[in-house]
Amino acid sequence: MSRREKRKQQTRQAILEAAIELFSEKGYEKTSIDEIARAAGIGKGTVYTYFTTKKAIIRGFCEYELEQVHAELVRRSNQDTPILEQMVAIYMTEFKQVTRNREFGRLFMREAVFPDDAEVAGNLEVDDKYFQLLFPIIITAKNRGELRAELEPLHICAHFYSLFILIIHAWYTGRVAGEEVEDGMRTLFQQAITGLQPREPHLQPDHPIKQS
Amino acid sequence: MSRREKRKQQTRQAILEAAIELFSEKGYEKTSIDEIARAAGIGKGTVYTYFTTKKAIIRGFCEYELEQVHAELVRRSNQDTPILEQMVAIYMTEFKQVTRNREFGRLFMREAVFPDDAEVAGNLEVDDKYFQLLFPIIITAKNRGELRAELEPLHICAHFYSLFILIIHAWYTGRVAGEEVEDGMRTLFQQAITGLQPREPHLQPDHPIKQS
DNA sequence: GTTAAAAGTTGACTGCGGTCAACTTTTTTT
DNA sequence: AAAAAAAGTTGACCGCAGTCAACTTTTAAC
Repeated sequence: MSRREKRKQQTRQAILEAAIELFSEKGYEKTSIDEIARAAGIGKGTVYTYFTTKKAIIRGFCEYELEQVHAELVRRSNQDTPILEQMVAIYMTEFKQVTRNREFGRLFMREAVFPDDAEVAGNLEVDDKYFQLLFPIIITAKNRGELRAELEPLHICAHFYSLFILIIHAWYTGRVAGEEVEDGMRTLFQQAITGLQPREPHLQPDHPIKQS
Repeated sequence: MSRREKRKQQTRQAILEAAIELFSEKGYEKTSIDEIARAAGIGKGTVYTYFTTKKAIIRGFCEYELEQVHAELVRRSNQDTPILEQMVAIYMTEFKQVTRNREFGRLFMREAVFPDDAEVAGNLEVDDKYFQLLFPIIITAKNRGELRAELEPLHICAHFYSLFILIIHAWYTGRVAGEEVEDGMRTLFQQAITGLQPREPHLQPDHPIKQS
């Protein structure tokens, strides 16, 4: 990395640190870009060469933190435990990270789940890193016979991810308290694995009874 | 309704109509509150006696439209069709409504799924209307033996809702095109009903094998 | 070493969301 | 019907996100 680029990285980091400090202290809305710039020792305009919008600062921070968490998860993962437990472990870690700061988490999740068209590209990148983390786990579980062989790994990922989003939703709306999240998540994941239908289904799932 | 309240309803409606017109024409961000006020024939400050924030205008509009859609769904629902088809019908209607305008839908879903603390109350109300719509369907399906009797109706609702959110996410990120949404939704819903696990599970779901 | 070009920085400026004290209209009281 | 109280309206004003033309620093060319 050239001398120039090194300095740029430093400035970027300084902005991020100043921003997180101020956001945590006064909240996101009440912190102005100008304050962040001052705290980082630069002019206001310069902030915009590193982050396109105020929201992008939060995104930059959350993405960095999540990368750390992912690395940690990969290091600690034990692919021999049942898929349910692995998924709960992964998504509970993620949940704790995302909700460490209520406001950041909300802003980050809003962008992550329903991104602006301009930010879709960066979003897909983050998603892909996820798949790299989850796919091997799913393949292994399939081989162990824990998951149906004919299902797309992508669809299985999607299923767990969607329930994760739901739990976060439930937490933000106060439907589940922080302590109840893990149990709730386990219940939903278990439900997804076992299926909503009885084990001896009344109807053949792929050939629903037609109205006569 | 008193004369006064009637006028208030009219003003509210005028703001909503002016706003939707302008938002659709120029986009949400590029439309100012002042413009909306002018178009509605009132002063800027008055807008704020009807809607607390700019976002709340979108919310007011979407909630109204969704209520219409719900009423229609209740009227047309046929509880004898399989649960899969009923859920696909309901959530496809909802999907079409929400994504009729890309920008409105995004703003509405962001608030609906990850609401500001100040708006959680209004949010729960909307949710509850949903449950009133879905619960009877689920109970009937349970009685028919299509859904496991021991599962909470709330959890079943939650499950479908979460997959609905996921589909919207996939649409916003361009992972599924508009025409593919219905198939994708059906696949995911079917997957949820049948379960991710093979029909003859290798492991007992409730008693995972311990590491030796 | 000089100069030209490219890259990076900056704060004055613009436009808008949201507030609020002054003002107008409607309702209630006597 | 007059006066007082309550409800509703308003636009000037404030603070901040984001822009941009002028300026400074770094790199490349000779």
